[in-house]
Amino acid sequence: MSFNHREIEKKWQEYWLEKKTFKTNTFSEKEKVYALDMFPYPSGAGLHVGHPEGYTATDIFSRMKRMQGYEVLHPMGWDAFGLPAEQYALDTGNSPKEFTAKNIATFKRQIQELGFSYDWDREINTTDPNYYKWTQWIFTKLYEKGLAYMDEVAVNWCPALGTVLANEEVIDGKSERGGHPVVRKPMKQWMLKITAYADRLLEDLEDVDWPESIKDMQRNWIGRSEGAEVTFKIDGFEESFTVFTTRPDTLFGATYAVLAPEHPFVEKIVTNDHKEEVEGYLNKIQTKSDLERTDLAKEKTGVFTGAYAINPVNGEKMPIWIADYVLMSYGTGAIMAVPAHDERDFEFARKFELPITEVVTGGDVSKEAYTGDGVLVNSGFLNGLNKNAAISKMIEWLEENNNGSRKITYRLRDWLFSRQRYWGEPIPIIHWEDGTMTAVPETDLPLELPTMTEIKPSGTGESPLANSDWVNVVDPETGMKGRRETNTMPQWAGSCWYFLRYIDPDNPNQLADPKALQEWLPIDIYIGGAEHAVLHLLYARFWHKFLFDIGVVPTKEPFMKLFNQGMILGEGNEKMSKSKGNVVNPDDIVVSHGADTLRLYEMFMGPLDAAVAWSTNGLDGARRFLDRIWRLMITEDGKPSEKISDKINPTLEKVYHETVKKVTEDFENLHFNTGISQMMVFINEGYKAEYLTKEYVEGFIKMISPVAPHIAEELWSRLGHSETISYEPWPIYDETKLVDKEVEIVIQIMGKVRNKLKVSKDISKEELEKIALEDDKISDLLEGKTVRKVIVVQGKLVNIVAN
RNA sequence: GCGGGUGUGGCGGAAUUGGCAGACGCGCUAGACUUAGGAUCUAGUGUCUUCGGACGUGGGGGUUCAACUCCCUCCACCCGCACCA
Repeated sequence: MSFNHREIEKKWQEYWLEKKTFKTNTFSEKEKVYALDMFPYPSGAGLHVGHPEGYTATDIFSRMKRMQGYEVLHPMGWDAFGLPAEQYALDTGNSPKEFTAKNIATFKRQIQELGFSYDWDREINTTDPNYYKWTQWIFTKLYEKGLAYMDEVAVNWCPALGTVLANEEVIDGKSERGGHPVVRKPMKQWMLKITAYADRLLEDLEDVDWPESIKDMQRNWIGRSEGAEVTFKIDGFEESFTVFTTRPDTLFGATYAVLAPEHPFVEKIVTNDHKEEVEGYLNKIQTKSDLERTDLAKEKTGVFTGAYAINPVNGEKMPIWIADYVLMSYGTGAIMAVPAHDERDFEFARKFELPITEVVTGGDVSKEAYTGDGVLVNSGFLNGLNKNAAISKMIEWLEENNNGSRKITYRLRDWLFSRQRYWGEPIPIIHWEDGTMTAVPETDLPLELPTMTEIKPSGTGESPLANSDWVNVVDPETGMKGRRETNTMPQWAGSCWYFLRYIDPDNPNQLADPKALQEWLPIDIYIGGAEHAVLHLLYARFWHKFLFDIGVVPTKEPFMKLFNQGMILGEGNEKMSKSKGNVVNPDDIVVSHGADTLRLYEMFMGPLDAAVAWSTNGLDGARRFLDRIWRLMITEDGKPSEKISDKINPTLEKVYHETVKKVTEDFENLHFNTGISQMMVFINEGYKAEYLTKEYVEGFIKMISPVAPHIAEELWSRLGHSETISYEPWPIYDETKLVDKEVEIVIQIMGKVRNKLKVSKDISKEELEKIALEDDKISDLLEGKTVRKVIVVQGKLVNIVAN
C-alpha cells in the first residue's frame, strides 16, 4: 500500500499553520540563520515549476538548520507593484489593487500547498501602505543627502506603454515587456546617484561569497576604467574640450579628435564650409533609433567639422570629426583618436584616410591597430619607456602643465528612478508654486496612492496620477499651493530593502528595530534566479550601503552568500512557454504526485544551478522512492514495520553513518542531488537487511524531512512520536564507524587494474607491496618482466611498473 | 569581439590534495509473483571482443608510475556585455 499524499499533506500543512510551528523568535538565545528567497512578483499566471526549485532549496536548508539548533528566519512576501497589473487594469478596466490581491491569494495558496516552512506572521507586501511608507521614507533620506535629484535626461520613451523605461528595460531598441518600439526623448526625471557608490559596490564584492560569474557581471556593469582626462584647445576658439582616455601614453599618436553627435560644441565649432554636411549628418543620426544605430555600427560613419584641436603635447593640429561611434553617455562624449593603437580609431582612420602614427612598437600598424604593450617611439620624453611607465609619466606631465589629470570613469550611470505609472510607490515630493520643492515629512508618510477609476496614461509623459485631485496640495501654514510629484517609483524600489522588513515586519515607528537588525544581518543564504544578477542585486546593495551610512543597518553588505538556481526547461529541452504548450503547472503535480514528490524531484534533477529539462519519468521515479521508504517502514495496515528493531544491525551501521555524513555535508553545500542519492543507497540497503535498527530508521526520517516534510512528519508520528519532527535534533555520525577493518586494495600493473584484494586497513606499505607481488594472478602476469618500481598508496592501491 | 561557464553511457547526472570512470535515478533486457500489469520484487545493462582482453570522459598533443581531474592547442554549445575610448 502506498501513502495517500493528499490526506497527509493537507493534514500537516494545517498542523503547521495552526501551531505556528515555524514562527521565528526575533530575540532568541539561539544562534541565528537567515535563509532568504527572492520574493516573487505575483503574476496572473500563478506559480511556475521554476519557483519551487529555489524555494525548496532554502526550505531544506532552513529545516536542517532548525534541527541543528539554530533560530531560523525564513520568510516570504510579495513584490506586487509592477507593469503587468497596471497593463491588465488598462485592458480590462479593473483595479490593479484587486487584481494584485487576487494573484497574491493564488500564489499564497500554491506556496502553502508545497509545504514551505515560512513564518507567515512576517509576510510582507510591497503595495501595502504600511510597507511602502518605509520605501518612501528611504527615498526622502536619499533626497536629503542629495542622492535623489531631478535631471533633464534623454530617456527611453515608449509610446505604446506611455512611459519611460530604464536602459535595462530596453532590449534591442524595444521594451522588455511587450516588445514595443522605444525612442529617445529628453524629459525631467528623478535620478538616484548610484555612481557615488560605484567604487564601494565594486570593492565590497571581495567580501561576499557569491558565484564568480555574478561578481564579474557586476564588475562589468560598473565598468571602472582608470585613465586620464586631457584637455584640447580648439584652434581659433576660446573654448577647449576634454576627452577621457585609458591610454594617455599614446597622446603623441593622437592624429584627430572625435566628438559625439550630441556634443554641445558641435554647432559652435563647425566651419561655414562644413555646416551643410554636418547638419545633414546630425539629421540622419537623430532620426535613427538606437536599434538602427547599433545595426549600422558595422560600418563607421562621420563628418569633418572643419575645426582643429591642438595636441597639447606636441602642438600639432588635429582635425575634429563627428562620429556616432563616440557615445555622449560615456566619458566626456569626446575622444582623442589614436588610430595606430585603437581598433575603432584605426577602422575610422582607414575609411577617411586620416594619418596613422605608430607610438608603441610591437605590431604592424600598417595592417592593424596594436593595443598591446611595447616600447614607446615618436613620443618625445616618453621614448624608450614601456606602456605602464609611459602612462604614469604622461599623467605627471599633464598635471604639471595643467593639461589634464588622472581620472577614473565608470560605465555605470545614475539610476533612472521615476516611472510615469500609477501602480507604484508615489514619490513623496511636493513642487510648490514658488518653484521650490520639498519632501513629504515623515509624519505624513505613507503618501498613499489615491483610488482612481481611470488610470490611463496621459500620453504626454505624465503619469495617470496627474488626472487626480490628489496632486493638489495647500500648505496649511502658509497657504501656498503646490502640486505633488506624479511620477512613481520603479518596481525595483520595493525589493531593495524587503529583507530588512521581514526582521521586524509590523514596526510602526521605524523601518525595523536596530537591535533586531543587529541580530539577523547579514543574510546567510539568498537564492533566486540569475536574471537578477545585476539589477536587483546591485540596486539592493546600493540602498543597503546608503542605509549603512545613515546608521540604519549594521552591515556593509546585505547578502553574504548568494546562489542562483538554474532554469527548469520543458521536456524537449526548450524554455517552458505557453506558446510551446510545454508548461508544467505545480498545482497538477501536487494533485497527481504530491508536494513531497515535486520537492524531491526538483532537488534530485541535477545540481541546483544547472538548467535541466523536466521529465515525467523522473518525477515518477521520485514518487517511487517515497513509496519505497513508506513500504520499508510501514505495514499494509499502517503500523510500523516488524522489521524495525532496537538492535543495532551491523550490516547497516557503516552505510547509515556514511549517509548521515554525506547528507549533512551535501545539504550544507546545497548539493541536494547527491545527498538524495545517498539516501536512496541507504534505503536500498535497508531492503536487503534482515532487520532495521530503530535509531537508523528515525535518523533517516529526520534526514528526509527537509526534502519531503509531509511524509516525514507522518512517518514520525506513526513511529510513536506526538510532536512535530521539525525541531528534533539532526542526526550525527560517528567517524569511527565509517572505516571498515578490511579495505579493498586495487593492484595495478602499468596503471591498469589487474586485481583487487581485501587487506586489513592497518597494514604497512611494505607488507602491502609484498602481498601484491606475491598474489597469484599478479605474479603470473609479471612473469618474464622486470619490476622497475612499485608505488603504494596506503589503503588504496599498488601500482607495479614492470616491463 | 570581450568576460564567464559547460562538454562523461540511450537520458538526467556522480566521481577534484591526480589513485577502481559511470554512484544514484530514468530508460531498457531477463526472471519471479500474477487472471492481468504502465504495480512490486530479483538480476543485468559504457563500447567492441577471437572471451585472453582491448578501447572509452568533445578532438589533438603533453606532464606523470597513474589524468574526467594538471598544462598547451583546437572545436562545439550556453549565459552575460557589446563601438564604454
